[in-house]
Amino acid sequence: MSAESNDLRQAGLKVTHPRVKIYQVLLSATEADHWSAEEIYRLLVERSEDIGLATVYRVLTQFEEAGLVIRQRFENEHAVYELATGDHHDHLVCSRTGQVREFNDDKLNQRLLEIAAENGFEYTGQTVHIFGEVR
Amino acid sequence: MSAESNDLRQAGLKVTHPRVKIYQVLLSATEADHWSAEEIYRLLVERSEDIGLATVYRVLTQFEEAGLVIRQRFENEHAVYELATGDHHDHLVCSRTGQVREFNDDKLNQRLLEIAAENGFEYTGQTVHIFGEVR
DNA sequence: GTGTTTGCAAATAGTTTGCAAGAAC
DNA sequence: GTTCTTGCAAACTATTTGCAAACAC
Repeated sequence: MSAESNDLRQAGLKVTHPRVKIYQVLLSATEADHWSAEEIYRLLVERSEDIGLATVYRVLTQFEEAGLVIRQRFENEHAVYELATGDHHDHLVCSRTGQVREFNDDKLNQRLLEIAAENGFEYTGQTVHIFGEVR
Repeated sequence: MSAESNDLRQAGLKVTHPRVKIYQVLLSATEADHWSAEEIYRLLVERSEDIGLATVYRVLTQFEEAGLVIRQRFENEHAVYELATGDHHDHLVCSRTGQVREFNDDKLNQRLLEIAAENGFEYTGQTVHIFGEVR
């Protein structure tokens, strides 16, 4: 049994053709790739996969609920999806090119925890987007 | 001439009834209020103002372009608008109630600048959302 | 008076849903 | 064989746009 099938099954999802293919697309993404449902759909079409757009949305939602992927929303844009690697990270986004870079900074995370505490919030999560232009 | 009219004119916008009314609604918002176009529209209807939803969207977009307001996007939701006060701030959002609290932390801002620099990005802006539950 | 703005209805973009046919186990 | 999943088309939500009438200056 393939590793992908195993991952799906472990997430409590029946192993179907669309799910495996969509999971493979996500596995093939690099740090700079943050694909929308539409883009994933187009990648599948390019690979001659006969999977409907609605299914892509449904599967991505199931993946998110199962904790396999994380849905991000940069600025105005539509949602983009990336595999949940287990370790948290935030994003640097180039305002000019849209290029994305991931980072994870302990000092930053620590300060965010403190800010939450100072304001009487029990921390549950964070979204940090730094905008800039690649030099 | 009212202060509101002045603000609009200074922003390069002709003073019209819908613009003044929408601006007044925004002025009446507290730190915890982050209203969507739809909500602003409903507030206007409650005040017996006969202003169309499309106009609310158009005016808010003009306000944003003029630097009068800032458009935010929390999580999945629609866009919300707040007056640009000049000083930057970030947001704490209660995952349970949706309640919003603003903050501005120098240490945090400093660290974000450093992270941008470390990654070869010329800093242009930031969006920080801390999620938590109000204790 | 002239150019800008508005209201309405229709269009659009992204996403979700109902349902009958098809796949997984 | 039964239950879950998929594809398609239609529905939906948030937002934008075309256009003729109304307004600001």
